[in-house]
Amino acid sequence: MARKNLLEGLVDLPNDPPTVTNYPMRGAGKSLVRSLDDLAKQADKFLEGEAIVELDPDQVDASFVQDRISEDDAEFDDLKEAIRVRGQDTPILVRPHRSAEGRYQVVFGHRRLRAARELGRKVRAVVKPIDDRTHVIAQGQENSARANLTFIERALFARRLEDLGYDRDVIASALAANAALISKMMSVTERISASTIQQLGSAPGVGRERWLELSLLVGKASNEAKVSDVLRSPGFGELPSDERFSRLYGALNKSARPVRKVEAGAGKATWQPRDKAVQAEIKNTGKAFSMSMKAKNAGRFGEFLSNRLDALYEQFLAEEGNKGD
Amino acid sequence: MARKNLLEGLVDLPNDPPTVTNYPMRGAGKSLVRSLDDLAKQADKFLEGEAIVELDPDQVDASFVQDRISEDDAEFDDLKEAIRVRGQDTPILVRPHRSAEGRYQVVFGHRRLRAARELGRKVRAVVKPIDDRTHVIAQGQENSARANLTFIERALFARRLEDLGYDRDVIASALAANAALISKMMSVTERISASTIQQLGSAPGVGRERWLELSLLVGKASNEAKVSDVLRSPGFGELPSDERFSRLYGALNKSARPVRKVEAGAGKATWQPRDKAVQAEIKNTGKAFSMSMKAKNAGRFGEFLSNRLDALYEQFLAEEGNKGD
DNA sequence: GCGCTGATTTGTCAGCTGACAAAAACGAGG
DNA sequence: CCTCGTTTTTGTCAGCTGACAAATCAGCGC
Repeated sequence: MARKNLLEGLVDLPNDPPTVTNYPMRGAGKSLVRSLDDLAKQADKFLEGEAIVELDPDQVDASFVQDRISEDDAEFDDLKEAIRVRGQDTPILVRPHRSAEGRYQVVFGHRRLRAARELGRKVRAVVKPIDDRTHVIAQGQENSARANLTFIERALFARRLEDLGYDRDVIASALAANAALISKMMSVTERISASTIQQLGSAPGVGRERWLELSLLVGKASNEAKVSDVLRSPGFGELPSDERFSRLYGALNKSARPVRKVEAGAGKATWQPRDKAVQAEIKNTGKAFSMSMKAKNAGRFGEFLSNRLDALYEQFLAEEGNKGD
Repeated sequence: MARKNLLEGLVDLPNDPPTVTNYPMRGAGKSLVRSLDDLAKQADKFLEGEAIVELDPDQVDASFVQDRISEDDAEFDDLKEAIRVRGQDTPILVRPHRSAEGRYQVVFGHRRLRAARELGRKVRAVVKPIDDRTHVIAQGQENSARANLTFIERALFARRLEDLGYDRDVIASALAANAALISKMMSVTERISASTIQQLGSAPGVGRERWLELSLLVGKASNEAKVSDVLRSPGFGELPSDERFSRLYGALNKSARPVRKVEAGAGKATWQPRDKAVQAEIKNTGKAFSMSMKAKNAGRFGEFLSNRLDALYEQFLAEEGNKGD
């Protein structure tokens, strides 16, 4: 369903609500922040009118869907300190555990739970029996609303939901995203394994387009060894996440570069005619040469080239002979 | 717009309305025939409540969009005979000619016009001033409704509308088809030129899937000569349309087979010059193309190719342009 | 500090295409 | 002639992806 439908029936909000992300945002973020604020209010509906209880944190398990790559410790420490000083304002949402009597499972509020556990306090919670589908939608929308998950964290969440068998409509609802965006997320997480993404980190400064580009590079079998090398290189894990992304991206782009003596510019040599109906990537190591083309006329132009290789080779030999060596 | 929207507000009809096609139909034709009958009624709305006049056929020009590949003479003779004996039941729809005073242009009813002309009689007509957009939608829907255009005739009609600059919504309306079907029609008529389709004929026994397959075969530059040979072979034009289609399809399918001897699976070909200083592997999926070369001269020949891509592409475009479409 | 420009992110539209379902024609066998 | 299986047509759904627009950040010049 379209996100606009999700927001149907909600009170109109004033323009310019406060930005709620903890990292710089670009793109059409204004409407994003606004609609995510709407989602937050919608998620809060789960809590409305429900009795709040205090639970022992040891009685509460995490959700069956992980939604975060790692904790931002500085931000978590701030949250913990605020709770220590002021107590816990907003309850978390939990549901009765499916199979463990007397235990609960977090729908949302994982960090507040962790903070309560570390502070040695009970956690204030609303207990609500909801099914798996409602659970993941609420969790996802709460996460989208609090708007501090990066593109790749959201993509991993989507991937986990698909691996758990949810259909695209549920996933789109859980992420407040349309089908096209979900599809792009699946492309990225199909080509880049979850473990590789984990090692790269949440990359707050990297958006969808660059993740898609990296996924095409990582997805090439010929780059597999290079990916492993970069991930295992000394000190890689200690770099900031964005820098790790850049290192890998640069390395894979660069692995075509020895060939790029002829051509300046980003990545392997490329070629494109004025009508842009062919996009070619060219690799030349001297001993081996490869060229791949895509876009509208790629197939027919390739066929055209294939049929003329004999003639072109004769011409090539003639020109080499004219160089007279 | 979806066809269902088109039919909104119309009276529900009984099941099993009479089949109206003049050739055997397969597939989901029941709903097709029913909805086309609805379209016929809708098209008749253009005629409702309008004064019928008698026009000299020599005052009436054809539509600016051709909708038929050729006339089925037997069927036309039947129509003409019926008009001769009983007169003309249903008026045709014309609009005042845009630029020629005192002349008219047919929206629909071309065959009835022709019959009247050949019988030396006036033609009964409704004259209605409508714009180009309404004109093509009415014409298209009338044609769809009378349901005697084959897939490829409808596809050509769609192609003509696109070439005339109408957007996809208008085209979908004119053909009572959804966007996906229009897109497939565009693919076929993009790859197979109108003149080639004309020579193959309306092919009443051939559906979308086979036309799509043929279009992929015809779209291969390597098959270009073969297409010309088959179209020019003695007696080809005298064959029934379906047989002409089969002949061309068989010839192209057969001519592709020798190439794939080398490699099973997704069409991978090889190439090697006489001096064997280059070994090339070529893969072409129609949408993407890749070629890799190794051996002694691979790098230098590859560089030679890379430096000539612009010129080769111009040559490729020129040759495609010479096909005349 | 401000304005401009380029780069990037995000949301979403539109087109392409594979695939599936329903219906019907055709051929073979009884 | 009837039944059954196969093949084909037609309608349409769903997913993929290119591309565009809006918004914002960063860098640079004044």
